[in-house]
Amino acid sequence: MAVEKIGWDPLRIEILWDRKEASRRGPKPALTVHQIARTAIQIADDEGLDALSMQRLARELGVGTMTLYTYYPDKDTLLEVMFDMAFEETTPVPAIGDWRGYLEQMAQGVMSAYQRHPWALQIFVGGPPLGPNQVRALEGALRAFDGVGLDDAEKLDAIIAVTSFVRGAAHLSVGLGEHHKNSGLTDEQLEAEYARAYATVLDPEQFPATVAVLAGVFGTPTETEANDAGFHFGLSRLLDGIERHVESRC
Amino acid sequence: MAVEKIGWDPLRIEILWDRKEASRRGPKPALTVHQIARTAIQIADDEGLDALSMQRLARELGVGTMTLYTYYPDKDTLLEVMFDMAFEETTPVPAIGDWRGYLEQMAQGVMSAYQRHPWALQIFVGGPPLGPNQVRALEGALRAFDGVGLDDAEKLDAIIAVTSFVRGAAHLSVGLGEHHKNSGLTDEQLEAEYARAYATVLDPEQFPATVAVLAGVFGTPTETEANDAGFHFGLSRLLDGIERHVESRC
DNA sequence: AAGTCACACCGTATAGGGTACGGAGTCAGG
DNA sequence: CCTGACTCCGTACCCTATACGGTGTGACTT
Repeated sequence: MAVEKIGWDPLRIEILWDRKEASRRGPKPALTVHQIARTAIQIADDEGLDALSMQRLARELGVGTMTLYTYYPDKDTLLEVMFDMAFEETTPVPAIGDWRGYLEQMAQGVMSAYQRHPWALQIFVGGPPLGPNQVRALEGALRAFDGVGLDDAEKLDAIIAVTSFVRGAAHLSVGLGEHHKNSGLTDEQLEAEYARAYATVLDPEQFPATVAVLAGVFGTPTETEANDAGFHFGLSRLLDGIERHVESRC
Repeated sequence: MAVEKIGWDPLRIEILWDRKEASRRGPKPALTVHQIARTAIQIADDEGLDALSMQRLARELGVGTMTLYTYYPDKDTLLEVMFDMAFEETTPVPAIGDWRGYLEQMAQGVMSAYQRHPWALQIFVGGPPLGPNQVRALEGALRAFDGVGLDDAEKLDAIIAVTSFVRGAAHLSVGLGEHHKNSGLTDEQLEAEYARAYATVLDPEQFPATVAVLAGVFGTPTETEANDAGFHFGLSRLLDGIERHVESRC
């Protein structure tokens, strides 16, 4: 197994899109690729990606472990499907021309998907984005750039920049969020913990700026609020930068 | 094990910073926490994170497997140390006041670290960044914002935005790069593969914009070049946006 | 000088993982 | 009705992380 996914083949695409030519011989399959993935997502949502084993998943579905391998060639492929499906209810309404509005909604949607499915950040998806939901989002974003004056490569780069930023931001946000959840501490307690941790690490001689800044940061609004605010700040800056570039193209 | 690391305790910090009060009794340890992590990094660089098992690592170091557990409480802690050490030669020269130059260099450096150590993207680091290299980078960036007119929270948000973007961009870039490497194909062959993959997936009725754009993209410069260009584009937009915000603060 | 005890080291054992392999049952096409 | 494709799955294999307990070492105490 790999938690790392790399390489695709025609079979993988068929599975990602859940296309199945009905088999001509033998009994009909009792499950579908998507059904299995949905159950897997449930487990990962509830108990974390570590709790998701093929045996556990099979038990949940009421089938033998090896049955799963008639649907998926290996666990990595299952993870890839799960990853794409995590963004199922995410695609925003198409908004031709309003690229900024669309990208902002998309970013929000993707971020909240990561928050609902933190395990998605532990899956390393290699290769180009070929999943249905990835493609749908791309299509919508490209259309939102219709008639804006960017060339194709620029559109693509702008969209990629936003999704890259969102993934990175989600990584941080989810990391802190999980930490918070796992610690079982209140906001205040957790901040005290952080302050103490940094205090043992930060020599004021060596890291004066960091010490000064963090002292001010702790004690202000709650961790998660500050975090959300940070996401908005970064996203707005990025969109501002893209806007500037769009304007320079007219 | 978890590939996911969450929660820290004082011991973890001691290990991250390789602080060891020399034991007063008994034989001296033959290894150090950093030495072990360096060997682990070597293995992961050469053969991927999957090849890194405690047994393999111990063999490489010429010690018994369980010996490693006298240095690390568990494998996750080792991964956390490896993660921080991946950014060792990364911190750019401090440049007080030149925030843009500093952030740009930092982004470059982090990106190239991810490229040298692709496995770092498979490690999920929870909690606040407490590793020495993380802190060093933060300190440098904060100083680069000295006298620029942003308040502390804004400085922090700007820095976080950039590192978030870089992580996301690296994820994509490394994903494509690994895929390329594993396939063993030439640039042209790989592009043909991609084109074919998308062709089987993209119904022109449903995804007209995507079809049009991708058709134009394939056949232009080589994959990796386009990818690098994309990174620069996104980074520049983000920095532009921050610059705009800085200017609006004066 | 002898004793003590914290600590480094590590062999063994356990519980659990992914998945190769081969067999049994099932149904459509010939 | 038979043949062969295809689903289902029990068993087995090899590989993980790591708990536990034992052995030896050497700096401190007395």
